[in-house]
Amino acid sequence: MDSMITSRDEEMEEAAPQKAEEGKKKSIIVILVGAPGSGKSTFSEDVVKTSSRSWLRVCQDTIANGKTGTKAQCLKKATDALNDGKSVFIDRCNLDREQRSEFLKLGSPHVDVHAVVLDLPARLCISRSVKRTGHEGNLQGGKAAAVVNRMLQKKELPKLNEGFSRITFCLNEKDVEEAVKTYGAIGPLDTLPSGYFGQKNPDAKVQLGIMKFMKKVEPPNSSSKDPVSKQESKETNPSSKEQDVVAFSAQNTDKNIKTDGNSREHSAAGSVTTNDIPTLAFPSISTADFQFNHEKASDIIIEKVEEFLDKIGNGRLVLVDLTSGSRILNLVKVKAEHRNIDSSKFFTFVGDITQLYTKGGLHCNVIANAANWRLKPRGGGVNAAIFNAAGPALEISTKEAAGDAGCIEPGSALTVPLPSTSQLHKREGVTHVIHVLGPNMNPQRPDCLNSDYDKGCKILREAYSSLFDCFASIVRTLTEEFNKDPSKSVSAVPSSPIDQRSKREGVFESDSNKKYKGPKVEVGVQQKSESTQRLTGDGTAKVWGSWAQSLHRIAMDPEKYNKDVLEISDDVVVLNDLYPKAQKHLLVVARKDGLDRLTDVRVEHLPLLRTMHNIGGKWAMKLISDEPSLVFRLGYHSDPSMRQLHLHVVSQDFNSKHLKNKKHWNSFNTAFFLDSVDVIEEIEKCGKAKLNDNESLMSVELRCNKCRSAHPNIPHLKSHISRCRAPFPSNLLQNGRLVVAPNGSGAEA
DNA sequence: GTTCTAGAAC
DNA sequence: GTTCTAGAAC
Repeated sequence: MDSMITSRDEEMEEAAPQKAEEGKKKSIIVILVGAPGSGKSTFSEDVVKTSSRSWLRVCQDTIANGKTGTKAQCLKKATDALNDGKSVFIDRCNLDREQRSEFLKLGSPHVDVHAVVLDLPARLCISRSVKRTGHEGNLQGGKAAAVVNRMLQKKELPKLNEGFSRITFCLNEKDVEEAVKTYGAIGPLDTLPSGYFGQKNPDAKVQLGIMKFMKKVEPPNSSSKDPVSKQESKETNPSSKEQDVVAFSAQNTDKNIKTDGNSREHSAAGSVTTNDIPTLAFPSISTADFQFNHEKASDIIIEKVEEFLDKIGNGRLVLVDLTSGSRILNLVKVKAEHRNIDSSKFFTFVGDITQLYTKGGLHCNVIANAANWRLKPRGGGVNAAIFNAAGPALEISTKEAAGDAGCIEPGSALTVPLPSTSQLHKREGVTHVIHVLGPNMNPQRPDCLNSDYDKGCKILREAYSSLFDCFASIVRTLTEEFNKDPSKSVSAVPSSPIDQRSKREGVFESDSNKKYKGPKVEVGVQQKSESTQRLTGDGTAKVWGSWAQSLHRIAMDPEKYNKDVLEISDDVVVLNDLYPKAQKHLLVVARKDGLDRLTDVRVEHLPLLRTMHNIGGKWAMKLISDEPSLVFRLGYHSDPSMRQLHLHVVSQDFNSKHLKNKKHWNSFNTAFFLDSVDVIEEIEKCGKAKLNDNESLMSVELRCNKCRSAHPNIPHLKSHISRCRAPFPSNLLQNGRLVVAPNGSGAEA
């Protein structure tokens, strides 16, 4: 690592192609991203002209015998070409994630998926489109402006976590030229380094949406009187980072939106991604100055990464080295691919570990330092670079964290919170530095192991374990803080005024079931006047509209609805939710009259609740045995729409056309949804269930139930959850809140 | 609870 | 022009 500092600047730029592993030929699929007129066709043609590789350009505008074809045709042609060992350009706009997703699936250990983003000024694209006479897309004349503008509205810049191994941003024609050169120079056996190249902030466009949907929010008061403690807890919390974004955008909305990705000057903590994933960037330990064997070291890195990926929650690990020619980096990269390690959770990155955000567009809230045993800023390499970039604040925090000893043992690691005053924190968004000391194989340095690799490997393993343990602990803290109060980050919209409330009491209460409207005829003509007012357990009146009665009716007389119910016992009725909000969504309905909802439940109902839980769990297991990837949650709504206590047994994919709005999502994915295990525990302890404020919970922003990222609307959210591979957050993994397949694999999926 | 739809947002 | 939300009716 010591050589890292020398030629930093040129190394950050486009790197020359590097030879792939001997004899191993890798195809590349380049997904071009750009509006009409951005130059996608020209780009691919220029590369094809100069390249010694065999390329195929798949152009949707011409694929059907010279006419516009379909995405499916493009996919087919691309697949065939890749099978032939060719590399492929996908020449279509590919401006949103959805459009790209199918093509990303063509990636494999033998096929790298790259994106080249032709993000040229809209004006230029429009004028080219307008001027264009013989263009294949037949997009001419004045319409072009409207079309280009509309398409750019939908633009979602690609990100590595979609599955790309490399993304190149071109903001002007010079960038395009460079990219043509880079791609034109890749020979049949070459590969290009992974990571972001060119532009810096792939989240810019997404932010626009997020800012807009949050704009109701009042900017929090950012003038903290206690910069150390307050900033610290604020900025280590991924959710409250959003608050920073909100505050920032609320005050600078226009300016901020218009910078659209070019806001390199903005501080990382204030303007970067809103859905930051906890990320640890770490250098290879001991392989530079300490001269540890690279082959052995890369095996250990892979081994430890694999071991820890499950233990770091939704966090990511990134091995960083300064040069694209780094041997250790490439060894690890190849081995990671071989082992099929999830590339969204672990990848390699070429760049300066002290400038990953500002120069590489990669946001890492934690970085590791290949420290020396005294934890001093001296020496060269990563250690000096990090101390240098962080400023004196890191030295002070390090001293505090190290305590009296003031040094660390080989194989151990030490987490140091980085004060918000540090440049590295302000500029790069780094909140913690983890010092880690590896084994030394260099006779010139103290404590040399003299080639004793038995000992060396053991210590190196310990070093990575300690490092990843420290990171896991940071992720846990973040997750806990977030789970304690997810709404805190949200700039909660003020809860609704009284008039709205009363409206809901009367009318908004639901009845899910059209299907059950049939039987209603039997029940009587008095549909309209059927609404029931009852005193609930806590003495408040609850009016149940006529539409809210169907579960109650079924519970009272299940035989009548035989064809709709899955199971009837003395205590419960089990049925499929008529409007399932996920692939599988059952209801376990209590049959006891008078037990309308959770507020009515008391200690004497505990046996019934346990029965409901057990029967729900039994059905979940049955469904899992049919489809092991399903993961279930069992729970109650704080304030249900339907009369008669019912337990939801709902699979966590939320893949359903019936999930349509914010209320649907939030009623299953905020504290409005009370896990059955917790409800039982609470009643055992306190005699009744603790309910949560449903009104405000229904209006919190939409967050992924796995990685907790925020999304501006339901379609975006649904598109995200269909792809999100993050593990479930730790709070759900505890206490048996999730019902998963016996081997547990579902929860990871 | 869903459906319908106006109009806001993009 | 199309997408999306949210309020009203049921």
